[in-house]
Amino acid sequence: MSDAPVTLSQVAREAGVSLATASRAINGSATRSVREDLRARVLETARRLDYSPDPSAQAMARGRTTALGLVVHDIADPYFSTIAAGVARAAEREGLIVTLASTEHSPDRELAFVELARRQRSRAIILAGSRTTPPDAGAGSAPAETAALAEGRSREGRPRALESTLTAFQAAGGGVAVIGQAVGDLPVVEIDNVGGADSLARALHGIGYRRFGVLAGPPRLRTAADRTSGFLDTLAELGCPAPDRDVVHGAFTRDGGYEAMRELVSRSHIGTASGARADAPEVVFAVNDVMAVGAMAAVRDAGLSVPDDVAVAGFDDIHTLRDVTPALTTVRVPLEEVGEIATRMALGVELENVLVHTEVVLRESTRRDPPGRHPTYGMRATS
Amino acid sequence: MSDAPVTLSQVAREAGVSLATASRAINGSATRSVREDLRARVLETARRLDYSPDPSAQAMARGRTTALGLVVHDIADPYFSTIAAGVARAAEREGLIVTLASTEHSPDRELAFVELARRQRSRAIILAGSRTTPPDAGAGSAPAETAALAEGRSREGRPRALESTLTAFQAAGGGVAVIGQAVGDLPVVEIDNVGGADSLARALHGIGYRRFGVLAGPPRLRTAADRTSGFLDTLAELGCPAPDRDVVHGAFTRDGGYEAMRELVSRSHIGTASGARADAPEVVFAVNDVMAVGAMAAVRDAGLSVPDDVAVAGFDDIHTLRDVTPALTTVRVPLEEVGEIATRMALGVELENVLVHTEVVLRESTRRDPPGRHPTYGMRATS
DNA sequence: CTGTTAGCGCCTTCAG
DNA sequence: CTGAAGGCGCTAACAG
Repeated sequence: MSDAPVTLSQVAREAGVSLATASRAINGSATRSVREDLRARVLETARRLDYSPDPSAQAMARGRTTALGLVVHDIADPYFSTIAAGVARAAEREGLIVTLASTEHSPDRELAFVELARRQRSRAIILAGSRTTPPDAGAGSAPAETAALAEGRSREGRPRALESTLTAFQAAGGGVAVIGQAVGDLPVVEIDNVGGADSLARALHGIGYRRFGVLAGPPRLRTAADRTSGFLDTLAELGCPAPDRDVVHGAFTRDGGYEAMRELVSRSHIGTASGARADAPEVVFAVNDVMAVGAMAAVRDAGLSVPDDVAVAGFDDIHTLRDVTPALTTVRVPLEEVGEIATRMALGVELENVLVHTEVVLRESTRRDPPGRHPTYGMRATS
Repeated sequence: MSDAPVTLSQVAREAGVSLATASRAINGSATRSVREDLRARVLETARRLDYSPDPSAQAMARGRTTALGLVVHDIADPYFSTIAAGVARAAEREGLIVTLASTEHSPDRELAFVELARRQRSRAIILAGSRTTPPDAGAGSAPAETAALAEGRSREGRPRALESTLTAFQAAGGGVAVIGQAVGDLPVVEIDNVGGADSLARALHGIGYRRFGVLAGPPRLRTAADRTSGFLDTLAELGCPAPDRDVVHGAFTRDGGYEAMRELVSRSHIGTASGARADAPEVVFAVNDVMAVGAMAAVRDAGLSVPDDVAVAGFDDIHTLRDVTPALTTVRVPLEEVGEIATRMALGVELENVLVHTEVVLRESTRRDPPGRHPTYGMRATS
């Protein structure tokens, strides 16, 4: 029953042609042309023998694989899995195999995977997931350098190491695309985090909110920082700056949102019947949907209600989180499409950098008017 | 700036040893032993040159890759992405690269990916996602056969084709693990869907529910069918059989849950103030969390409330869906762990088939008592 | 247009 | 214990 895979030379022999001819027949060679009848014969016996080429062998001979590397922070996070779905679809269309790396938020691992992809001569590599700013953006820190050496890693700062590895990969003919925000001059599918947050602030202000809080995520995570600053800047511009007290940082996860909200609730005495402060936030912006869901849980656990005691808004519009109750106001990012675009870009199909626009979606979690029957609430407001 | 990857022979030359010695030094050969000083020298220059082996070349020489194939129905579905996270973690620990295939529910594509993995001599392959029963489990259908041929695919029925391809892969030395339910005699990480559904039925019955409905998913999907029948059988045993009318099928997705619930609501006049039927279901079991969330949205859109008008329960305990409001009663499946186990099993670390137990988690979506303050509600009931 | 011949980078018998 | 040589499956110059 066991059968060693059929090789090209077997096909060639069986078809009565040379190896080269068989190869040319099966995949049109650059300098193509094989007599029609021969080609047909080869193809036929290939099918009959159930032949299919060995990717490793092809990779060796051609000097490049058929693999597309996708590196994400955490594949279990719906943000990334949605992007991955887009990448998988586009990759299949291009006949590429996607190799997945879930770094679990470790920059070291991220770098290692990129190096692996490079070494493996992947056709292209897509980096999803926000960059982080270095802990000390200060002077050429000698201590950090020795630490890096001790770890046996690059002599440069991590971010630069990543960038230069990627650049080297690109120089060697590999395709690259980064998702989120730019890394050096590499091709990027940029997500308009600042613009989306700005629109959200305006939309919320537009429906009457005046006192805002923010669950800002990790301070050094670019995506989180951009969304936060976009929101805060607009708020200031609108004349409703959020006090520092009401901007709390936390992990970019459900639990992070939960904890941050808990902190905010106690800190600002939101809705506490006995001691609600007159200046407590009316609405809280969590910088991603997953955090927002955690935040809503915290509100509920505090015996309060969304949106009556505090409204909550998120960012991303994760499909599967779309209809939590109350339905979450958020900023829609077409994640699956982002994955597809990034793939095409990394493959050189798409040439120019793309800025993906986002769209505010107002739902019940930020409803202002007193609870009641508003079955038609939930229309979109374009940003 | 561009630098062609360093090869082993460069390292060897630089270190002043032969290629063979370098190879043996870097990866302890079977018949090992390299003089200590030489080995050190090789290792040192390898590090200095930033050498790392070319996976394709190794694959060719050794006859097997370092790749682990993971095929799922839809990577954007949290069920699969959670499993994928477990697989990714375990794979990294084993030094394997995971290649991801998202079949978008197409059995053809699934088969194609398995064949690719086999051809590529992947080290192992993990098949996640429920099998479907063939449309016609009847006699050796000639028409189906010609259709298959016309499609250029296997001569056997799809399911059998999959199984035999997998078996062949295994016979050729590849590791295999299937997640969900058994496929032939292949290693399997079986999920106790029937037992979980049974426990859920008992738990709901235990807190007083007597009239049940089921959003059953696609009839031919094994996982859905098992959960449905496990639930229904126990209900019958408990003396509260669910009428056929209250078992509605639909897609295994959020939208499927939404539509199915909408159908059920109108069909059974659940909670319709004017015409609620006395025998309308009090609680509805959606065979997975994603459907359950859709179902809750449908209930809400019908102007009804969960759990007051109808209670809703799901299955899986997707982390990110855990705290929708009201919090979802469900059956917990340790998905990430499942992914890890499957990986170890496919790699031959784990030897015996595993039956993964599930656990009922009662939360607010099936709370019976009148709404009020029950902040401590939500404890687990072990199954 | 087709066949022959080198390798691609690495592992692995075989001698030495 | 180490070095030389062959080959994995396929492609890409070269001849013919």
